Amino acid sequence: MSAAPRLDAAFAALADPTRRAILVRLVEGEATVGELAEPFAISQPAVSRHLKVLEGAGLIERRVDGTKRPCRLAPAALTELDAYLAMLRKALETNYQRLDQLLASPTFATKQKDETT
Amino acid sequence: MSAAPRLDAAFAALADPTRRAILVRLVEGEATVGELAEPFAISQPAVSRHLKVLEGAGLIERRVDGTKRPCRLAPAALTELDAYLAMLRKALETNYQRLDQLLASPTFATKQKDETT
DNA sequence: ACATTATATAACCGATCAGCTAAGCACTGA
DNA sequence: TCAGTGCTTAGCTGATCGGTTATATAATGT
Repeated sequence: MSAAPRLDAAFAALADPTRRAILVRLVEGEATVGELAEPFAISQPAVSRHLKVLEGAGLIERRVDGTKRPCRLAPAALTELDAYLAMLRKALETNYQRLDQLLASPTFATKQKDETT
Repeated sequence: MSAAPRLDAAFAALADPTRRAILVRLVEGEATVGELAEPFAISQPAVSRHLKVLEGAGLIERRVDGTKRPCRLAPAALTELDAYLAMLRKALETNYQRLDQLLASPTFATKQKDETT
């Protein structure tokens, strides 16, 4: 139906608190896998896989620097996420206005038995 | 760590394409469970549970109307989602500026080869 | 009261997920 | 060339997820 693998991956990636914490850390700037793993109670391989998920979702990018793989935030996924949420927000505003009109309408003020689409 | 159950639930809810399709349908306005289930190949109980997830995440609200439970978009979760993504976007811009400054800095310029070939 | 309609809940199943440990690269430096 | 460091990959496990069917609840219409 709605085949949007990027949105799927991005939202799924963001659903995990550890991954969100990693992103928050990256707000400060680039960091290596080891640096990212350090504050967490989980193993380094676990962090490595979280990073793979984030990269697959287009939320981070990685370079190669000797044996290190520094990570930084990536813009790729963010645009689509914003677009989707913007659509929902706009719909909410529109529907809210619609509700206001309905509540203000004389038809509603008199009686609200039947509901017409 | 970062205990943000609402964000967890909201992002997780949005990770499923069926649930996003349901939200897109709700952009048009209120709809009953049956109406929401109709376009999908999955069973009604499955849709019912998707709605429960969306409600739990604060992405939709439900009323009671006889035997029907009409659903509509809810604003609750959206604010937090926006806030989180806005933070990431801002960080991306900041880091990008930082990169620009680095590339423009004389320290960096001396290290680079001249590209006017 | 009873059948119908609208939805929710329960019990189950296969797939995916997040964690672990152990082992495997790959680059660095002596 | 060999030890060490940084990270990834491979297998295992228990938990959660999304789907199913069958059943329960609840309001409506006759």
